[in-house]
Amino acid sequence: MDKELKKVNQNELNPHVSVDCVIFGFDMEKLTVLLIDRGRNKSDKGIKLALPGNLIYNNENLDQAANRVLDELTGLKDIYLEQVAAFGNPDRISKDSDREWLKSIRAEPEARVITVAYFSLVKMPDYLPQASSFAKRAGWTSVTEINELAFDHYEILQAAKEKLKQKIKIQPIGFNLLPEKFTLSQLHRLYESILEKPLDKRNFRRKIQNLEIVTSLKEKQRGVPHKPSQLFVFNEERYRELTENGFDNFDF
Amino acid sequence: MDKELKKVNQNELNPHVSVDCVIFGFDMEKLTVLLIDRGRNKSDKGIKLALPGNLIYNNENLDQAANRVLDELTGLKDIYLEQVAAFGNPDRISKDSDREWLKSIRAEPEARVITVAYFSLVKMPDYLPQASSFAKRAGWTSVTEINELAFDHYEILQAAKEKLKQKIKIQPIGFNLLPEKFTLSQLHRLYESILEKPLDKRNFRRKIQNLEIVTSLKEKQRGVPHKPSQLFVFNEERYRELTENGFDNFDF
DNA sequence: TTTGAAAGTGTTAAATTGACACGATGTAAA
DNA sequence: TTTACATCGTGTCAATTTAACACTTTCAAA
Repeated sequence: MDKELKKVNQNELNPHVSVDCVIFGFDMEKLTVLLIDRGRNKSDKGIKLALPGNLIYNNENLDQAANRVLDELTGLKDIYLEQVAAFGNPDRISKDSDREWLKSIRAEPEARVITVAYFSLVKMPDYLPQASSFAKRAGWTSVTEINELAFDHYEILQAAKEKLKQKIKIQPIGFNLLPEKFTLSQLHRLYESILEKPLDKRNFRRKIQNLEIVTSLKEKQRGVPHKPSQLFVFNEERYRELTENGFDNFDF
Repeated sequence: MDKELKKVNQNELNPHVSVDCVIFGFDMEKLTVLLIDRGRNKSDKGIKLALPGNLIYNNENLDQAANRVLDELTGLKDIYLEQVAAFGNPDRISKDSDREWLKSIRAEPEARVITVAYFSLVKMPDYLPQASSFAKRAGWTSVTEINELAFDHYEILQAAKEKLKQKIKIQPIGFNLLPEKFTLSQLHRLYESILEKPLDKRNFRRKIQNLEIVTSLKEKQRGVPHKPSQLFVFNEERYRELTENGFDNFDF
């Protein structure tokens, strides 16, 4: 291959590899995920919701690509993304509606594409999704309400959920989903949403407090029509301490 | 793209995506990994050892590709492979010796390649590696002796080791590395090799036996110059029972 | 003032963990 | 045949962790 040609290629889209992002949020009730709406086609059929994702460039690595694509499609910048897995069934673009849609946005719509999935956790209220590029809309959907998605995105979402379940047992990453100040009930509900099983309230609170990973404020919840709860902040220092000494046991 | 052309492409190598396999073994002393030797180039320089891996075909999925490539390069057939992660730094083929080598075996040696890594565990003595294709030799190397490998394979190996560490705490997959009949000391050494830390002998044995995941035979070790130890077999039924009821706690 | 709704709190029995040392049993060498 | 060597196999106890379980408190709104 010619060297000049090669240099040009470096800044070109790679039509064979894409990244998809599973961005989780928490609305204080349940786990949500950020989806884009591809809008209506002529046909007005097929699934319209998809994970934000797109092809990579030849001169960026996978992590960079995931961040760029997420920014381009939703406006989310510089968030921590962790890889879930690669997906590459030859028939992952087999649905008619998906092929139609690809024709409208890709130079090589029939190419076989491998996609690398990423996941992340963000504070929902910090961020109101801004659709752009081919995303007609971008918004949060409750994870439990999702039955199908474009391409193999439903499968990817399930894999990301599993990864999150595992990860939250090892590291207290859940705090990324909550506001600065939060209550232990909110944290409790968050863990139940992620693990998809009930956790005993008293045992949960005891465990969290023994870990000393939260610091209680003098402040209380206001304006709630019931006993207001204590507010807490996440203790980052303690978190570093725990992770450096290798802690295996944030298990519920 | 023309439909005829497309069908032809389906059976062609995809020059942009490869798979690499990290196959672990255990020689009763330490953890080993299966590497291929690329043999000597004209230059006779550079690193010669690499993980078995190669490009995928357009009509196979990633898991199939990993199995095929492993078979082609080493003769290992139909073993369970689990994905580790995708690796795709644009400069992962930056070493001169690697580029030279690729020129000799690939149609598009300068193409940017994303690789998907897999890992597996096999019983070493069941299998004497058979080199073939571009692998001049294939053989087992002790994991601790490896300092560098071709491409980004050293990084991939580290990631696979981490995955194995995590996984063995959740599932008793270690049994795949041992012969049918084994001693608790061997199992003990295996766990220490994988976790890279000493485990108290009595506590280890207690934990394993409480799980009832091994069944003791009437048989003993023979011909060893010391007290012969009891032989055990892995209890598959009990394993299924444990995994179905979801067990989180094979923790050491 | 009453009502509704979620917050917050403690005990106990059972299971699990971690720390720790020595006698038993086989082979091989003297 | 005795001895030396190497590894096997075993038990207890204190400390910690877990699971199960129900009632009172506090605020806002009616």
